[in-house]
Amino acid sequence: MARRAIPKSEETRGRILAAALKVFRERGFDAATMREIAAEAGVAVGAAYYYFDAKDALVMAFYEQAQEEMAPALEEILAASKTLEQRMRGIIGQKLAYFAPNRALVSALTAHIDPAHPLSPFSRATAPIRDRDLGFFERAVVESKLRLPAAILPYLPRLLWLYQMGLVLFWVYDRSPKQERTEMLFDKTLKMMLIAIRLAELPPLRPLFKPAGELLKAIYGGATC
Amino acid sequence: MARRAIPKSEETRGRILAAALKVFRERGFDAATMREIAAEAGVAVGAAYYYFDAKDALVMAFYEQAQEEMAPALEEILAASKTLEQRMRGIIGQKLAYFAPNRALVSALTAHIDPAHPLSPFSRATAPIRDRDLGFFERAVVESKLRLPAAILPYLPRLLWLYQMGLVLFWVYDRSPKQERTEMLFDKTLKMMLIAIRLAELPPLRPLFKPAGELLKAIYGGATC
DNA sequence: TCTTTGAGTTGAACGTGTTCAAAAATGATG
DNA sequence: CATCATTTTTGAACACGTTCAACTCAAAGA
Repeated sequence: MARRAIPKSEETRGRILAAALKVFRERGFDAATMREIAAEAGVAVGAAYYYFDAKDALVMAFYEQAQEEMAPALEEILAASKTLEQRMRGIIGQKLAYFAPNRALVSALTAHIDPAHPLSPFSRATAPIRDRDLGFFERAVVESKLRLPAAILPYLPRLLWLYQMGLVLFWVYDRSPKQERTEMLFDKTLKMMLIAIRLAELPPLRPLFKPAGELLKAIYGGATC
Repeated sequence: MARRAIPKSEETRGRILAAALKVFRERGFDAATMREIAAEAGVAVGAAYYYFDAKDALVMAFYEQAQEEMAPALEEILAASKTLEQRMRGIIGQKLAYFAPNRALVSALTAHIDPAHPLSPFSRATAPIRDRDLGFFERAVVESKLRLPAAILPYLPRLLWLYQMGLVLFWVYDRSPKQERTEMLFDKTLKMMLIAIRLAELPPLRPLFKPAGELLKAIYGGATC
């Protein structure tokens, strides 16, 4: 953990992070060595551990940096679009585009589903990033005029966030050329989701959405997920 | 890799596996040490690696053993029940009951989603187990008389299997007392799924299930997932 | 100017999973 | 029984992530 924001120290930290990302991109996360990263940064192994708690923390720093750098673009997307479809396409499209050159890194990030693992998107350590990201989906929902059963609407942002996670997961391991399978999955599931939302208030679907609401309430009562 | 099925050698292998499972249960997968496992089995570290390719392979062996041991019970469940609901409850209930004393081990198994990782439920290494397991869901579907759009029906077993995986994943990390949250999730989502299947042929739902069929066809065309 | 402080840095050392050359045990063949 | 080939077993050695006692050195205080 960095202590103070002294320029000199901050510069070293930055150099180590940059070196790490470079080596990660070249070798992949697992094959990358802390010794090699330190060497690349012109520093001893110990120094890397002075600034970052562990190898994982380097990926985490990348995640935070990504979050930070993507924020303006996401703001712009929210401002420039009106419908939920446009916004979902914009947000998720932006993520995938940004992450594209670093798929190997994102893979290290999504490799852990265990909420107890610090790197997990569901962990307590990633809660700030998650919450901030959730904010975008909240705004995407609230500022669109959607008709949806009142029991479900409050959970929609979290469901959309979860949908995004699933999609990114698929994308990370998608080996089709240019990840076209992900693109198709995205396109079709998004359309289906929007149709489902439009149909949600139809009377014959009530037996489906009533238990859904109860379930969401029970699951999201006060949990980390 | 074990070469031949000579009793003597097989006995050593069994002793190592048993020792491993014991230590895993006591310490958890990560904290367990290959040296400790070997010691527990009264054997040198190298011997463990003679019979098992890696630490992971020990969990894999447990997985295979579980599959083998659960088969008769699953057969019985299929024979004793008629409706899809009964069968799903039976199959998944049986799995959770069997795995309950070994949650830490299952956790090591579900910890990797990367299809390239040998331990992943989606990997090539686990394909035989997966296919065999899929068979139960296939029979559960085929032998139940279900009305479902023809474009979707063929994929239902795989979807149910995926549903099972998700549920087990939730269960593994469910820290509520007696995993009651999982139980609730199971109960509600299963009911919702059955309602959805019943509603699937309603005309207003056609715009939803038509793209769903196309999507499934495209995704499951010839992939490992 | 000299002393003290503590952030920054070092690299040897630890415990880990895994490898592998060599030794031992086993079994087949003469 | 003796000889050889094969299977099984051993444990030192390797590379890894991580720790930590010791060191540097610029700045603050005397």
